[in-house]
Amino acid sequence: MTKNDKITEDRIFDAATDVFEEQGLSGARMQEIANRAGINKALLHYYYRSKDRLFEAVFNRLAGKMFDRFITALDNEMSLQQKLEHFYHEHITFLQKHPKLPGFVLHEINQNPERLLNAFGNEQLQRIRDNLFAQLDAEIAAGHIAPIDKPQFLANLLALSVFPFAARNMLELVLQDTDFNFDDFINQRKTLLPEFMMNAVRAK
Amino acid sequence: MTKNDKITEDRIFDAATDVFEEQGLSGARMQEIANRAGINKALLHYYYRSKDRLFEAVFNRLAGKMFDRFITALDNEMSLQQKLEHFYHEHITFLQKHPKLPGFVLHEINQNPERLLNAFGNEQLQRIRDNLFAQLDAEIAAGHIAPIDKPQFLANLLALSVFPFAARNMLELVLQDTDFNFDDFINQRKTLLPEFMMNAVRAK
DNA sequence: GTCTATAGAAGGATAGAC
DNA sequence: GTCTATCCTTCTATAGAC
Repeated sequence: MTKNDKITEDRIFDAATDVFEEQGLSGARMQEIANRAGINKALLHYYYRSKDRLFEAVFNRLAGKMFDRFITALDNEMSLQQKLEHFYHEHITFLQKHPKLPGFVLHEINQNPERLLNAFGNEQLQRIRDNLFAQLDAEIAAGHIAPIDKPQFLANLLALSVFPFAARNMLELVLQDTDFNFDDFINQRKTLLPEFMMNAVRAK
Repeated sequence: MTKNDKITEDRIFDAATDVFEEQGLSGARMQEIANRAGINKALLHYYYRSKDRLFEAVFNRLAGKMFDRFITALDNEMSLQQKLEHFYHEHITFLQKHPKLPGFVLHEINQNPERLLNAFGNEQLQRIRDNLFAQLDAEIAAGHIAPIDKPQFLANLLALSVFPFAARNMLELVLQDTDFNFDDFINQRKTLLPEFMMNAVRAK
């Protein structure tokens, strides 16, 4: 593979990433991907054979990236409070760089749940889950937090960071004519959410 | 309009609702809508002229329904605690009957934010928002809850109820091999979430 | 109002020259 | 490796019979 190969293949991949993220699989057009990559349609097929294969490559990359971030942000030996601070800071900073990712991944998973299984091995994912759950058990046993259903905790944890990105347009509509500013709003959440979660679950 | 007209038009509308909710605008096929309605493609155009118009009718109906529910569940004179209990019970019960609605509406709004403006007048929406915000101000002034940014409160309120429906497949993957059951999980949230929110914001 | 048949456009994919 | 030209399928939309 020559250097030029690599460049073109990357340009295609990057353009496809943008288009698929914006429009989804069924909404994306090969012509638009070619245009944005600055090449023609035939080359897309030369490198990726079909729209489905190109999509698969992009999806696996993006979904993998997102889950890797969950993992590195959660997999450490901090106390729950520290872990929440670390998680929300890392995770929200990541989503700020990829604001369309949540909506994209959620939509495509709903279209075809099997895709997730191909995107990455789930041993890793389950290890993280078990880690977090063990920590919750320990903190409950130590009396730091109130007994709480662990899946509920996990769902709330993710909902609070992910949802605003997927629902940005809705929020902006509801809050129009106020001084709402999405970027400021998101930055605030990096510190507000750890506090919010801790208050919600702290033992009384 | 004869009785038969109405029946056919409704069958089309219902079939279109199902297909669009599942596959989105770009993923839906007129042929599949016709099949599910038990009529042929030509009739779709006879009644709705084009795919876009049919979609618009369906979207406006669904989005309107969802927002109406927000509104009736929030627009009342209860205390904050009661309001949260009422809201989550009503809203989650509604979403249980329309589990694909959140993913659908979020996706289509991201594709075309203008759609929201046509779906309903926003005076109503803003009235509710202002109501809720006024109540939050009052509860803060009365010392019942800690000072909190109102848009943050609203975002958290919605995130906690809506997100699990949009992310069901993801949750089920992460929690596979546990005794996770989505329906039970959702039912629990009707009572867990009011408590969770109140703990999170209660004055200390 | 409903159907069959088909037009016409759009989009994914390939052939073949360079 | 990259392009132009074109094929072929899919899909929306319409014409016209009943």
